[in-house]
Amino acid sequence: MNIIISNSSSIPLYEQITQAIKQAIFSNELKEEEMLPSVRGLANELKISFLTIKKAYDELEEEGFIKTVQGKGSFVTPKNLELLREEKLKEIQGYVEKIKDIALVADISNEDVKEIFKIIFEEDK
Amino acid sequence: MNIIISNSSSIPLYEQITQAIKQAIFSNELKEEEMLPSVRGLANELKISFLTIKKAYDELEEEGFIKTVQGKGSFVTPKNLELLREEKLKEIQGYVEKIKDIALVADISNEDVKEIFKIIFEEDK
DNA sequence: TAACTGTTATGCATATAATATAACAGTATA
DNA sequence: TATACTGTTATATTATATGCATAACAGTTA
Repeated sequence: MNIIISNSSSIPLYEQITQAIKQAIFSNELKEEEMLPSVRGLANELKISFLTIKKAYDELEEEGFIKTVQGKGSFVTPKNLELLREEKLKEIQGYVEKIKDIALVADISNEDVKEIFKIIFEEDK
Repeated sequence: MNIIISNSSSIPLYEQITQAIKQAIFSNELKEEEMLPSVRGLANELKISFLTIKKAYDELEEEGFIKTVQGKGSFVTPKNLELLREEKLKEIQGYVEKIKDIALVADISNEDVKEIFKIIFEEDK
């Protein structure tokens, strides 16, 4: 596990950790059923509180990426391609929402936004 | 001025207010040189603290949207709306390119992206 | 049993957000 | 000039989110 976190980032530490671990799962650096670093182990490695690691792991479990068993550890959920896809769809959704906000505030019409989509998605066809 | 704010939103009240006022400026509901509601007036109307309104106005002034004069009030800065619009269009373009990259990696079809776009842009019609 | 796992509870520190209250300062006008 | 509007500033309080430290507890495995 190679996780880099930044204390000065506006993104909370536990969010940075969940993101890094998701990425490791996507890239198969963390394989199916593989055990994640222990909460205390990773906390020591990153020199932060284990409670912050726990919070990150709780979030990952909530979202179905890992499964935690008391006394044993946390393990990557058998890979669910649909789950990964959903994650990416949510990411895209976030960006579309940002676009919507910008368009709303700047009084840019849906037609104009649609036009930008069309140009970018078809430019290398 | 017709501003709707939500106390349960994760977006801070003062941000909701700056956004609403920017929108009013872009849509020309608030015209150049026009006076904004007084901090106390708007605070009473929205039933929140005038300090929250002040914070929003300070932010708007920082970004150049309005100009505040003690004793007189806050006024919409004369500006080049077309220039601002162009900036916002570029911002949107950047996000669309990010979306394209994600969709490519996650094997998400253009149709699916179009569907997300449709849902988000039409959800409150 | 020992040495790992994770869990829970408490308290502390800090930052942001939002509020209430009060006093102060500039502007316009009756 | 008095007053009623504008905005400004200072202080204190409350709530929430984030992150940490410590300690005790509980399950698993060798």
